[in-house]
Amino acid sequence: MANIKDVAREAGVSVATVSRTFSGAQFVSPEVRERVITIAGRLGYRPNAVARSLRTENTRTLGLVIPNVMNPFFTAVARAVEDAAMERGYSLVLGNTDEDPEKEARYIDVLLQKRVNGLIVSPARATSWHLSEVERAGVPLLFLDRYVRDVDAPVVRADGSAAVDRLVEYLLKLGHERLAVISGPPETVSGGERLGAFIEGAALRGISVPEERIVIGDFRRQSGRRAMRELLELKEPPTAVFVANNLMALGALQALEETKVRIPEDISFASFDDVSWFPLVNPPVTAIAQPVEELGVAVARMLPEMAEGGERQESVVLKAELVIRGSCKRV
Amino acid sequence: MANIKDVAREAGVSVATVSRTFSGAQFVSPEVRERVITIAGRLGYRPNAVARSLRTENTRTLGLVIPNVMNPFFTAVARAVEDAAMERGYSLVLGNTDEDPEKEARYIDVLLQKRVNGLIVSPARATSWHLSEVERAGVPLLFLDRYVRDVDAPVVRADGSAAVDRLVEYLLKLGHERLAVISGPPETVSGGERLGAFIEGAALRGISVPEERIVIGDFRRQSGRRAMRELLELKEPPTAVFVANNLMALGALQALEETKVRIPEDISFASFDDVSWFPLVNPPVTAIAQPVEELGVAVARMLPEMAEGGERQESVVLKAELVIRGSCKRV
DNA sequence: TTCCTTTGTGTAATCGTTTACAGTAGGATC
DNA sequence: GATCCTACTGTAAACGATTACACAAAGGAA
Repeated sequence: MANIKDVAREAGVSVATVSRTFSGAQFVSPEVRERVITIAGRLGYRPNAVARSLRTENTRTLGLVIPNVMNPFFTAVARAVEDAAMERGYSLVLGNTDEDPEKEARYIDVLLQKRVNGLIVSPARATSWHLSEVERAGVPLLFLDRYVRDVDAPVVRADGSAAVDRLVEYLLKLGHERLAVISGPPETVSGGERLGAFIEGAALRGISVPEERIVIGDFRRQSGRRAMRELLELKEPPTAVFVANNLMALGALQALEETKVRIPEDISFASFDDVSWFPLVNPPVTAIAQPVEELGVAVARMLPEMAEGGERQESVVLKAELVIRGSCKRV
Repeated sequence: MANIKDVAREAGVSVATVSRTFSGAQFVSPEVRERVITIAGRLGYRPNAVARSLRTENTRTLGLVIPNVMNPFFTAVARAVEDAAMERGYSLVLGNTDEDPEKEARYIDVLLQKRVNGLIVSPARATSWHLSEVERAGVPLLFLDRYVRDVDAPVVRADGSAAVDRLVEYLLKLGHERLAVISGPPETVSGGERLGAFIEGAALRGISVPEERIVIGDFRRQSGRRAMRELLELKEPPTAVFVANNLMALGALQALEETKVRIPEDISFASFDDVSWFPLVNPPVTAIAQPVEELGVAVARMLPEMAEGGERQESVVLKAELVIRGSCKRV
């Protein structure tokens, strides 16, 4: 591809003039500008962003490291972040960790090597060495949904505890006593928080959730399905089950469908994360909705600010909300 | 952040030696190598990929330009492509065009400036100037799902015509005569193909689809909802409706839910694109399934090959398949 | 006329790597 | 003892832009 020298030679000017023509801001006479632009067009010249980045120490690139885009929650934030990035002239490079700290570390390393201007991470574990590396490298960091305790960076997330507590209250009011939970990995912030809030909420009201009715999944579909089957095979199966995210909820619903267990007649069902199709299934699924849009907007607002080295951003913690539909019934 | 010179100075060697230590391949004595690595670790040195890319003319980056990640079809391919990219040491930068040729052009321009090693595009229109630019720039290009006629690049897609034809056959066999279609933009390859196959399939069997029962949407949710409402308000509403993608299907289902029109009693319903939750709604939705996985695998296989400048890849055209569930009924 | 300012342009250093080329030291070979 | 490898290491020139600095021309002010 043609480079700045080719254009300069062809147009009979210096490379400086060509550079100025394209980076704007500086004085270039209209005639020269015109000529440079036509020549550039003819040669198919396109400024080399790599060289530009090297010189200006600015890649205009952001990194987004999440467990999995296939999770509708992360799909939505990925979309929101990408929009915001594009709008301010940044590109977004994406990484799926599958909750694997190793993979997460690899992505972060690559992104640091690529000298991204900022990093948005939803870490797999509550402690993590490679995220301190980001701090050390001085790259702006933003935690999304989850965070790492010993790293000092702003967090954008929704607090689910209150909503989970309200859900427990609701289930108990409906007369349920045999509660079950399909949890995500307790070592993740969101996994631990949801499980903790559920168990404590129940305990607080005099109901204990025995170990065999706490199944730990990995936030992915298949684990939800397995977990639900496991619960159904108990000698004393639960009368109500809470699933800790949308992907596992999908799996659990499939298991229920396959085993012909009816909701809510045979079992009451509720999920963390609301998704677009929950109102459409039969019965419509009661769920805890995270303010996905608002989270995306918050990230969008903070990120460029950080990338441009503005002042330290404050964390944003929004509230998740219980949306009652038809999947829970009085026992 | 520390650079190669800092490490070289601190370790008492030349930059060449440091470079060789990190890029492997070359001879570096074990003691020196060891020393360089510890020093680098101490200084938090991380090779600058920008500089490396400039020198080697290789960014190890791929661009993926799609209409919208929120469309489950594209979410799945994005995931598959990202996996394949990561596995071979490439990063993926993502762009959502919202079916807007302007936005598409902007993304492509940025990605070319960034000197990506390859580009996967699902173009908004069947003709497009900026995609010829990619060709001219000599950047490996792969079309996904849709393509541009006058640009010579391999395509990975599923042909839906046969499946749509089978759907029409099925609907007519059930006795439907008042067919309707909620189509995507006919100027996209997939939009045109699905609409065309539907109308021709009906015509071939002696049924015509009048203009008022052909509503053109934009492949997005809201347009599906609007379109369905429009169809329901006809003096002669359809007895069966075919929606041309999953997002519009979601919208249409919402409209049906809101207006309390029952499926399949009041109207038969079928959609292009199968999604994970279609089996779970009431009744389970009859749909045409694209082999998403296989498409992803095909892209994954071809892409690195292209990026590394291997031989020209052949197009891959798979078949979509009609999955009959419970949303269509005999009139 | 002289001097200053404004506008436009060029020269060359720089960003952080890779890599061709050259050189050195030590051991093996003749 | 001369010669030739082999294994390592260093020097310096790229890669393609940006930008500080210098300078020239033109116009206005004194």
